[in-house]
Amino acid sequence: MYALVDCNNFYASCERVFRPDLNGKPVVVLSNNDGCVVARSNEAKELGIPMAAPAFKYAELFEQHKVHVFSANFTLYGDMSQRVMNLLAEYTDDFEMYSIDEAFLNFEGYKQADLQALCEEMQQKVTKWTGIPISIGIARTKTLAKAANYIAKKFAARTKSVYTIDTEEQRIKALKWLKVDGVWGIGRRLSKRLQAINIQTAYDFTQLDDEWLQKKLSIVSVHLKQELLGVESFRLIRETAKKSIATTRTFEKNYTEFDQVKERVITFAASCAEKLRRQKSCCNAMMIFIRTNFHRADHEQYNNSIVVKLPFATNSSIELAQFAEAGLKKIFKEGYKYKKAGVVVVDFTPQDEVEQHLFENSNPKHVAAMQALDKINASLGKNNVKLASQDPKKVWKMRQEKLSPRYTTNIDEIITIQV
DNA sequence: TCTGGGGTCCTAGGACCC
DNA sequence: TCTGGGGTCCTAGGACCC
Repeated sequence: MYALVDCNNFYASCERVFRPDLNGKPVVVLSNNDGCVVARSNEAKELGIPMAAPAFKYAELFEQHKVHVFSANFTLYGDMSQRVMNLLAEYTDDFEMYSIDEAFLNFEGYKQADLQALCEEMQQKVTKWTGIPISIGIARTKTLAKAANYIAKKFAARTKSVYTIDTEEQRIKALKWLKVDGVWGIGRRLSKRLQAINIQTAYDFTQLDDEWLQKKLSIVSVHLKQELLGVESFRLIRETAKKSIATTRTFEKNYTEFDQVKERVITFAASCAEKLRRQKSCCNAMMIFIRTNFHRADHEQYNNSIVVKLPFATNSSIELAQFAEAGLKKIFKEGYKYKKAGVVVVDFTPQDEVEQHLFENSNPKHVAAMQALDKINASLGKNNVKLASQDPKKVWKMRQEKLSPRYTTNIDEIITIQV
């Protein structure tokens, strides 16, 4: 049996842990640049604030209903996530951290009643010890566990946030209740197509013919159907090295000069290089993209990207910055107002398996330089040492007007309590 | 004025090989 | 008049997830 543990309204809940005065009040968390809503407390959801709502369009509503607004504080959320995951890991070794706020746990050989009881205990313990409320869905497959979790959350009062789909009766009841677009793996496009042929519920979906699914949709939908029938098709994915790494940002204002965009792109490349070194990979190619603000009809639009094949695999910030700059030169055009750019590195080789080429290779001196750079930044704080071509005057500033303290990771920002 | 960021997997079609 | 068959690899784009 699988248990899917999901933190409720995770980012909003993280903010509340250190602001208990906000319990019962509407809370939203914004994306980078305070752009749009990425997390909402139940009270905020009830006010009709949709996911991904642009913050500026809802400013009035926030004011009117005294919604507490936070800028994204990923340092805090990452640390809180670690605390939750550490507790979950005490229950089983067979464990997949699916996202920052979700994990699949594999429990073998439990009786159903025992597992339900164990998960109820886990639910209470995590909520009490970390302050983050969680919901748990239990079932034979990951997809059914997702559905069970949805039910646990939707009917929290009745389920006490833990729900098991075990018997055939429960499975069919759940699937007949679950709308097809609520199935894990069926998104907007697919559900539209399915609804057009009168497939409304997850149960309807399981009645479709395998051959038809494979031919008209894809092999994934065949697996999905199996999963909903209770036949395991998706296994736990143990922690693996990433296959692509990206750093992309929307700018706080429009950039028109090559040098401004260049500084950003070099910084993104250096950030990708750092992430590569953390997982001990080198990349063989990188993609650079730039674009204007597509929301603005009155702007001349331009977006372009380029894939740069590297002459050798590397994770040196210096080399990746050079390749990124060369790539940018090929796609940058004067006369546009740039609003967003990004660097994505792909095609990895483990760093200790990089082949030596005859003529051109990564500069071996960079290995020690990068080790030193990472070590200094780890002990003295991010970006203490950076490339000279990276924002030496600190021009770049992300908008974060409502940033909460880093309560758990910075001693100067630790919570103080008045007795 | 203002609209996020980071991933995975699958498929179709083209290029290329013998 | 008539123009094969089978395979691999790569890439772009789409769809999905949080």
